[in-house]
Amino acid sequence: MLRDSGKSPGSFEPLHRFKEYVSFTPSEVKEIQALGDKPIVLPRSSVIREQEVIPTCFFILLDGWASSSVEFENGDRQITKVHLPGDLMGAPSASLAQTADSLTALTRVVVSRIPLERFGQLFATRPRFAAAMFLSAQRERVALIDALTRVGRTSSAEKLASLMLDLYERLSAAGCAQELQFELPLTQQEIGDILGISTVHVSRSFKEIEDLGLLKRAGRKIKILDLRSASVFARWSHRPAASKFDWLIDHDVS
Amino acid sequence: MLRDSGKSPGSFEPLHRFKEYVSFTPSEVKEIQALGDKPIVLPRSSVIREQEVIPTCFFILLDGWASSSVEFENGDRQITKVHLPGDLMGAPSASLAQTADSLTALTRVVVSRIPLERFGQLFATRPRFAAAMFLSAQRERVALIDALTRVGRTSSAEKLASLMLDLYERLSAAGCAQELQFELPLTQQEIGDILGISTVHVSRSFKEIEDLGLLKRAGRKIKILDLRSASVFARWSHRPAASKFDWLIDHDVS
DNA sequence: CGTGCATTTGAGAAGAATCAATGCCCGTGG
DNA sequence: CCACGGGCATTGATTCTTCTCAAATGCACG
Repeated sequence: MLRDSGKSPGSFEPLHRFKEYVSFTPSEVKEIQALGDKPIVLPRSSVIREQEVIPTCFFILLDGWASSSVEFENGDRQITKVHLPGDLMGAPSASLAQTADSLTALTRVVVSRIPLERFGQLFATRPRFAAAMFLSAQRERVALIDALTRVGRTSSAEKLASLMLDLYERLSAAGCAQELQFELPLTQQEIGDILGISTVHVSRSFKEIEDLGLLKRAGRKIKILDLRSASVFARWSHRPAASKFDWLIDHDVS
Repeated sequence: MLRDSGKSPGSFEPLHRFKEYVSFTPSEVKEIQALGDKPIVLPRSSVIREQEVIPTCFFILLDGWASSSVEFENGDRQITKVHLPGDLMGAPSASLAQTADSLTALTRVVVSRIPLERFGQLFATRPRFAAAMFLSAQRERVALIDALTRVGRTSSAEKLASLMLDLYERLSAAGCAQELQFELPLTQQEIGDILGISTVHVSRSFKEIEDLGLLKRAGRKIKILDLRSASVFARWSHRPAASKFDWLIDHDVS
């Protein structure tokens, strides 16, 4: 069920996030593809899953962008993750009695629902799948650590530059960006909710890093002009995955 | 090897974090206790494990407080987690080629080293252990989501109140706090590095929430005076764990 | 009874929020 | 085809929060 939605270029592979840590056999790949229900198309701004409800499933984002956010009564919210094509969504709240965050479509999205039971069945019967899910949960913790470090940082311009680099790298990995260019479908309101700053200041910070010659905007297109100095300015670290996981997989199950 | 260090009151159980999601058989408990090496005692400020080194192990914190932090050349740092007794430390970086964060002793600590191989062996041979580790990684993601939401929030006083509530709840769960009181061994510098604010402002924010009647300080002792209004003020949410994980554990491994 | 570290307090500067007005793009309907 | 409206982005002016720098106080420990 989890096939390419047909809209993306050939390089996109909806399961790329699953294969980051473990390479699967063809039959395992087939089982992973069978995890999700029939893909659903939702328009921008749809609530995919609310916060404070009982968790019953995960979602795979097959196309488009989505957000995880924690929302307050007064309308404030913190976006805790921008999900890109291939991402598994909704897993953190599976540990809780009630979901902690809302999943919202930032663009038109194609998502596939994964019932917890089906996930659990694969987790229990396929140790390599369990290992991959454990490692990708740890990788998501690192992503949150970096998000927290970004937001705790003093200057807004740094925060914004760091976000742009993060998105560029993740889009590249998903096959949705190349040559330092990508399309950014976020409003400045949404960017503000990611970085914890006001919309007005997002606009000013964009101008600031543009004036510094770090990147250029043209409509919704972003072009990073100088990756090296942008990384230094944003104090941004690339975080390559470990290359070997012998310690976790392919143990003798005696 | 992972026994009570002898210093804590009888209620403390160094494996309480492992048992949050799955109840283990006595023989499984024995295997989990055998995970760690002989406990080591380290003084305050010791670096337990540096950032930007190759990950080779996890750690269990048996006694004392420790921090995970991301550090920059100029001395700035973001503390991304305060570890309390019972916590498993260092797991996020296991997915990376180089560790993302440093582990530092905030007080005198007792830690036990868990080589990755020994962890992986148990993960592969004990599906219930693998499930517990997957769920606790997801729970840690929620903790980071809450930390990010806290730091992204506008007012410093709110951030501080939220941190105090978080620590109180976690200390209670570890059996290290009761009756709305606990001992806080953090300097205001460290609190500032958790919340992304300056030391001076930590002092002022403490005064502010004290003047509001939310809590009282006496030396390093903190007493929460009004849990209800403190929670409202800090917009803090208790996050109870789900009660059933049938979907993940005890599947037929045919 | 110093000495060093942490905290508190004050004053001024910088950064970001808020409020408000304007401009721009795009789709809709007259 | 053009006028209109809505959503989003930009810019200016002002206010508020927080930072920085500096000094003073308090506190623990030898």
